[in-house]
Amino acid sequence: MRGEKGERRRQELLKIAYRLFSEKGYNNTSIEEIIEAAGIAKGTYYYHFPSKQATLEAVVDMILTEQVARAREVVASPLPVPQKLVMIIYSMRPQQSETKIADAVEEKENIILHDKLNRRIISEAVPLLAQVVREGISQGLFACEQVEERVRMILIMSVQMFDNSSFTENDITVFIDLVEKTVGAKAGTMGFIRELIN
Amino acid sequence: MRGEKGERRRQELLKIAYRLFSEKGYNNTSIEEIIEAAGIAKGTYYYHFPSKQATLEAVVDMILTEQVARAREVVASPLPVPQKLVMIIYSMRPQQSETKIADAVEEKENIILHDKLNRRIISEAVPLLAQVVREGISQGLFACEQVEERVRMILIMSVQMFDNSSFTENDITVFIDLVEKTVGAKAGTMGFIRELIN
Amino acid sequence: MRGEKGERRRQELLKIAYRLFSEKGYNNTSIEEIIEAAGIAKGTYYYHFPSKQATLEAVVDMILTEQVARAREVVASPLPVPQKLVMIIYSMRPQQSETKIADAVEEKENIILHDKLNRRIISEAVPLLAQVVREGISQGLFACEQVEERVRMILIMSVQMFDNSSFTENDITVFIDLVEKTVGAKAGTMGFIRELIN
Amino acid sequence: MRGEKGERRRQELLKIAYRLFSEKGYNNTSIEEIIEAAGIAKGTYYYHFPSKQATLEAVVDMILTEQVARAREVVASPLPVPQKLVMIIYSMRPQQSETKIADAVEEKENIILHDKLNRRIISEAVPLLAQVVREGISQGLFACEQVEERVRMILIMSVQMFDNSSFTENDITVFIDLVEKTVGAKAGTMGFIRELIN
DNA sequence: GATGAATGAGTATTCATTCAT
DNA sequence: GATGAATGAATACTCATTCAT
Repeated sequence: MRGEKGERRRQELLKIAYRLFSEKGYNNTSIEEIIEAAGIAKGTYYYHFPSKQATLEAVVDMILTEQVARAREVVASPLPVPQKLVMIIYSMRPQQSETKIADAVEEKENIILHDKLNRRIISEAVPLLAQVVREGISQGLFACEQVEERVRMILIMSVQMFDNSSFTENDITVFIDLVEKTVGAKAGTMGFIRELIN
Repeated sequence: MRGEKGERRRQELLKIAYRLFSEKGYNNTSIEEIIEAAGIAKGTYYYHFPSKQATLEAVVDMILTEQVARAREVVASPLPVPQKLVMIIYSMRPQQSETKIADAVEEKENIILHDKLNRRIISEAVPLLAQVVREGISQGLFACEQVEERVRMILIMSVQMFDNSSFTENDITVFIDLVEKTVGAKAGTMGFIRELIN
Repeated sequence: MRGEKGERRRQELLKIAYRLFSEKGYNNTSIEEIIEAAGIAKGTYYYHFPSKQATLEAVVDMILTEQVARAREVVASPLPVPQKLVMIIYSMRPQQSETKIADAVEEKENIILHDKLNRRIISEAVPLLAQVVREGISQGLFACEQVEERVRMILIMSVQMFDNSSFTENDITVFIDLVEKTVGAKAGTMGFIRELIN
Repeated sequence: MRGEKGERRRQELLKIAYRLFSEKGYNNTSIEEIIEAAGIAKGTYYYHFPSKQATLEAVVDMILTEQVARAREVVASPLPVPQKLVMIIYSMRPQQSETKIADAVEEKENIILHDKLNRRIISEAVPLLAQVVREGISQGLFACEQVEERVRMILIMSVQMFDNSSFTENDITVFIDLVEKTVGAKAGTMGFIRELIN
């Protein structure tokens, strides 16, 4: 029963909600603010979403779908395996609006969206990364067992790296070292990360 | 001039607030619930704390003080260095009320307290752990540079390990392997972690 | 110029509205629920009814028309007068959906429909019953003046009897006794009511 | 924990809520209107009552308590039994604000309060009236069995009489006749009702 | 130290109704 | 005849905070 017009409006609203949740945090964003930003009436909002919570879930789904799509492209691409690995991680990092603005305006109040996203991202990304790591193993570039668990640890370390925008040279060095050791790669294999970040 | 009686009541209120924040989340816990659990009047609450936010900070301080005290004891103890390292990490993990109850009642709504605590714990624990790692280096057990940054990574990995109460054998294997490699310890040095956890 | 198809749909909607109003009460039934139950769009609903209030009135009219038609048949029938009297009252009692379900789901929230129906029923039924009672008087079975007022009282008593589905033997005895005395009938004339109810 | 001051305010609010519910109906009275009439803030209202529904229940309780107290006085008084019977019924009738204003302003929208009250009143009044009727039987004034059920019918008839403020001479005649016949009193015993009403 | 009554801005959600297509 | 997107006023309820006693 949902028409094309309604679907477009829904997507538009999701973008706006995403921006606001990221900037001010889920709890600090009122429906009032969302509809004001969208220029619609309250009833219109509730025509498209059953509740605020449902909007949050829909936002998370939207972001996730986009990120997974980007990641799949990387997996299918002809890039060298180490680059693939890093690109996937990199494409999963929070967008600008999420970190930059949030930290400044409403210090760390976007934890709810953030946390929800991170949990889902990790579970979605693990299988993709595992596939890439196995590709690396078969090419003799990596050497390890417990692939899923290792990949999961790499993701956790990455989240911390890219969340706190302020990382030092030493942080990067350690990160590169640990990623290499986690998958059993030769030292230097992941050195290109340093250039990528800067 | 805070009297002894007032100080005791304040501590008592903090314990109650901590329990409630952990169980139901900061935003979902109302002052009403705190005073009801404490059996005091609203005015009394505001005699002891200027605001709800201030209560949160005080709770975080209280927990942190306790954890740092425990960690310092470990540093000063005559334990072998690898054990010291692990004991400190272990003493910093969230208490039972925080994880167990929370997950059941209001799934993941205690993020605010949790997140706030984790950030402070990491920054408080890093210097203590760095000291222990340097002790290990001087004893020839560990071999690494960028001590602070490495120690920080270990903490991040640990937080994830102990937050998600459900970790598998493989998770433990990977965790041990990475802790060893992070500080440059010989394989097997940290094997005792497995027994500790089970 | 209302077409045949439109008329059919209108009747269908009235049935659905009646069921919902009875089950959940007028105020607790939203247009949303009606159209969902009917499988039509909101616009379609408003094509058939100008407002929710108008739907209520139409529902009441529909029920009433049905009940009055049934009552007229009884009046015209060759039944003995006492039986006619009781049959009319009996045919005016609320239908099953109205009482049974309502009481269970949303205890006593269907008062608005209920009350509206009762008032109309009483005023519609009074002349019919008066006619029957006068028939009884001319046959020497009943003996009374103020026929309309007496008939009205009988209706009020009946409503209470049949609304509260839980009546005892004593309630029936008293009801029979009073109906007889109200119209000035000999004791025993209305005794058949007992079998009718059971 | 509730002080005397709070209790007084609560009673005051109940009176106001009663007036408004009676005048405009429960559903048509908003909390906003109640607090405006009372000259208090919204928070104050919710300090005294947990919900609107709870206020309705409290109002019903208040009215009922008052009416039952008045009825008990009548029972204990030295009035003749027929007068007692009628006085009790009379003291249970809805107050002025309830009928007069309501019918005018918001036609029949106070059904919810009304209905709730009537049901409770009937069940509370039945035992008191039964006691009086038994007193009348022992004095040889009345003669009947099934006392409770008969008393209940009298109440139902009375409710209808006094609710519809417009009753004719004939209505009164029939009412008197039926009350007498219901309890088995001699014709004329209840004739004084006519003067009472006018 | 302690109390409890009072505050009022803030919030999510409901719902009958309208109307361009 | 039929649709579904849009409206916006209305509403019950929450909650951190204040303050006279």
